[in-house]
Amino acid sequence: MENLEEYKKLLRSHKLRITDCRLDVIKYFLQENRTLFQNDLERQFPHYDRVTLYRTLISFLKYKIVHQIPNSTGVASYGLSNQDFTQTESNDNHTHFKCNYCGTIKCLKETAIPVVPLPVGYQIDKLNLIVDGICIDCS
Amino acid sequence: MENLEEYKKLLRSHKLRITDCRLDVIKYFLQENRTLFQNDLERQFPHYDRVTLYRTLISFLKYKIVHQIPNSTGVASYGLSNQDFTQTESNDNHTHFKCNYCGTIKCLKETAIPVVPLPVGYQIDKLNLIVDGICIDCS
DNA sequence: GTTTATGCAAATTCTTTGCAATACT
DNA sequence: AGTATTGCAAAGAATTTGCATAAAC
Repeated sequence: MENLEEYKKLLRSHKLRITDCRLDVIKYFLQENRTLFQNDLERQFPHYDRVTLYRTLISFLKYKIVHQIPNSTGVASYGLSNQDFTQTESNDNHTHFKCNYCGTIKCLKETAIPVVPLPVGYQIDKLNLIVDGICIDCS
Repeated sequence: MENLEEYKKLLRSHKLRITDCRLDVIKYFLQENRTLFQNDLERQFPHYDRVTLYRTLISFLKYKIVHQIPNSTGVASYGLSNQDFTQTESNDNHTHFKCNYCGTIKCLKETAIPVVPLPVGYQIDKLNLIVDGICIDCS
């Protein structure tokens, strides 16, 4: 889903109002095609209040327009969710690649996570695979 | 590795001094057998300064006595590393299970991460699999 | 007109650094 | 004795809440 109009529909479907800030944030995610920290948004959009960007992410999280990416930095990071509703399966499993050189984190949509044999008694809800290494642009 | 004496040796081998704080932190990791936030340590050991606990974790990280666990919360979390040096392979690949009910995060040592076919050109350094669901104690 | 979103102020929590005092070897 | 560690002070960054104003529907 790369079309802004579709995201407007998505916002409306959740009764979220269409505002400049929300559209700008979505556009930026689409343009950058990578995981963003709130701080990235603050630097990109200094005219929006830090709290406004914070609450934009919170409301997007609530309706899974974005999702949080696990990372080791101690700072929350966010990725635009795959909103392809033509798929029947939920797309809650993600592989993310963190480049140790340039630092960017990208979702590898084409990389499926293999079935993992967990100990008996554990119920799986969601899988996140975090791969650290050198990305294709830096190698 | 569950013996405190072995951890004392480990500290000495890295020229880290044996202090009450460091031993208490290691003991607590061994006892809890789960991922801890710095805040967990602060609540458990209010008589140690917050900064002391912070630096304890930093120095443990430096020598890989602990490692950081990726998580979505935006707060750094730590796990005691597997210091089984009888293994030749580095044990940099981890599976962690986060229970959505009790919130605890545990390292599943017995769960190996399957080989993941990444796109051509990506160099893998480290793999972290984060599994969300319901743990065996809560189901 | 009603309701939601924003901006500002401010509190809270988390992370980090400097320095003098203390503890370890 | 010499060096590493700790505690205290304090700064910086990230997260969160309240409330009045402004914008969306």
